[in-house]
Amino acid sequence: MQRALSVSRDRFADWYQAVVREADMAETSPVRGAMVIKPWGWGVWEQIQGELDRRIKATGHENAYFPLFIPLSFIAKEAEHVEGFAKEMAVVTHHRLKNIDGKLVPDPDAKLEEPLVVRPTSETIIGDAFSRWIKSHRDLPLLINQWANVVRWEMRPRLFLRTTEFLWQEGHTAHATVQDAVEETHRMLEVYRAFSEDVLAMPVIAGEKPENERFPGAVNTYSIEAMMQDGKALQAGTSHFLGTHFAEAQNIKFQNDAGGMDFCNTTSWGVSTRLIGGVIMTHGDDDGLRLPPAIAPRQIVVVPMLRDKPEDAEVLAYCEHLVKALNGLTVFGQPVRALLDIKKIKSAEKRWNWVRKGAPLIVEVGPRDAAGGNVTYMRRDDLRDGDKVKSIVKPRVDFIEGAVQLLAEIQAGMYADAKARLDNNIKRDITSWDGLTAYFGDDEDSFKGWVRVAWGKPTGADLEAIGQKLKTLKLTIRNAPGDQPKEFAACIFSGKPGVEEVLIGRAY
RNA sequence: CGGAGCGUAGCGCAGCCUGGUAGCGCAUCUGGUUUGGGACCAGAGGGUCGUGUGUUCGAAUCACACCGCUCCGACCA
Repeated sequence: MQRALSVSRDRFADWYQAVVREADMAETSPVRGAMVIKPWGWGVWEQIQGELDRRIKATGHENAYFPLFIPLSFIAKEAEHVEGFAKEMAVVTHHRLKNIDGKLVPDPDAKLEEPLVVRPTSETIIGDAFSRWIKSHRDLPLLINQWANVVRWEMRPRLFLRTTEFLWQEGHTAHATVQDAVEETHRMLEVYRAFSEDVLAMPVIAGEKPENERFPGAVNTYSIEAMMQDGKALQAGTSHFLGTHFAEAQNIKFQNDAGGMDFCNTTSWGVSTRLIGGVIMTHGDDDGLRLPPAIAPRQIVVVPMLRDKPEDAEVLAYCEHLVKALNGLTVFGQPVRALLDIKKIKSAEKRWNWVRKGAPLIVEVGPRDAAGGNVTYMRRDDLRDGDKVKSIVKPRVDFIEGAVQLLAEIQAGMYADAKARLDNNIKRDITSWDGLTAYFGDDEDSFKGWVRVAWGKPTGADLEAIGQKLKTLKLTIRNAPGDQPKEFAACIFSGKPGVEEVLIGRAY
């Protein structure tokens, strides 16, 4: 069968790269690990930003912006934080270049007194501002978000999933009490869960990270974990309760209502352009990308069948009327995004380009449709019947009237499919280390999904040892899901009584 | 940074073993024929064969070094 993509999902890594390229999302750049995000990929990010920003503001947060450069001494203030990020930091040491023997080099006379790091995350520079902004318990809670780029010098970049520079939002909040801060941490985890499921149609499991997977400097880290089509886990968002670690390191204090001085409890939380990688690996198929309508930059693309003949004008006028009517509709609380594609390329090619890009509805209109008052359309979520592409003919009025419903139906269907995959591939009947080894050890490459097992929640060196053991199977503990049962089986690592259930799987 | 593989036209690849001066498919451009759908015919454009050094009368092909990419480790949103 002829597919729109030359690689299929059985070569998942190659397939992923093919989708990113063929859907015209992004490309590599001359700077290793840094990507160029092309208009279609950027359009998806804009939709993600727009909707998530509304939700962040709806929970009481305000946007602000902090510097890209952070004084080295700031990073050094929180011990665990330094250790966690030291190995992947870009450092600015000079502020001028000089031509020496025909070569442009950093001017030795322009060395900075104190080196600046390019932010890998902004706890420290924002904490510094917080220490000046907060005086009284009346200033709390302080709820700030920033949309920014950050840099982490990664060894093995992968477009969208792990790039040296990436885009994200990072929320930073300060609270008077532990309880307030913990509630905030959970509130934002829930915002991420709902956003991922409702908007990205990407089901996730929200839960707490084990101690060894915590954010450097956090008291607790929570994550949402999504299952990709190869069964691997993608950490799609994190929310951290930081306790008073950063407040103590940076002197973020307030005067309480009894007149005494207390340290703030702080939180931070973020999601990044990695979400786009998650959408690709959750919804893509062998014809390319499939975008959930809620984030598709173009939800309905109208392709006129033009033939360089006089009747083209009628077809175009008919299409313009159609697109105008569609753009006047509202779906998911936003105006419908419909496009009339009048590029001067062959219609058949337009169709396949939009298939690869994952536009949810592709409408083709020829002279006969125009004359009969019809449209012919394809659903990207249900593209083929065997080898044949499914084309549906409908009166134009009916299509316009049903368009919002149809987009909602596509969104819901994509979620349901992904949800079924997640639910059906969490294995719950493994009760021992041997069972785990047998399940994951037999074939490295096949689809495994995750397992959910009971454990004794060890800490310190015991946990470290388990981590090492799991590593031999390329496994990690993803999180301890929020919905825990009342009773637990024995710990699969120690055989002692279990106290918690955790998800284990391979991860990106 | 360690292990493996690969760098030949925009993309996918052949040619390399056995050195003789570069080819295929798709894409692109032009002309024509088509037209309810990924069309056909004819022609055309496009390549420092990753970079450098060496061997040789002659290197995409052999040798060495370097660079880059992909996968597997270490690191990670």
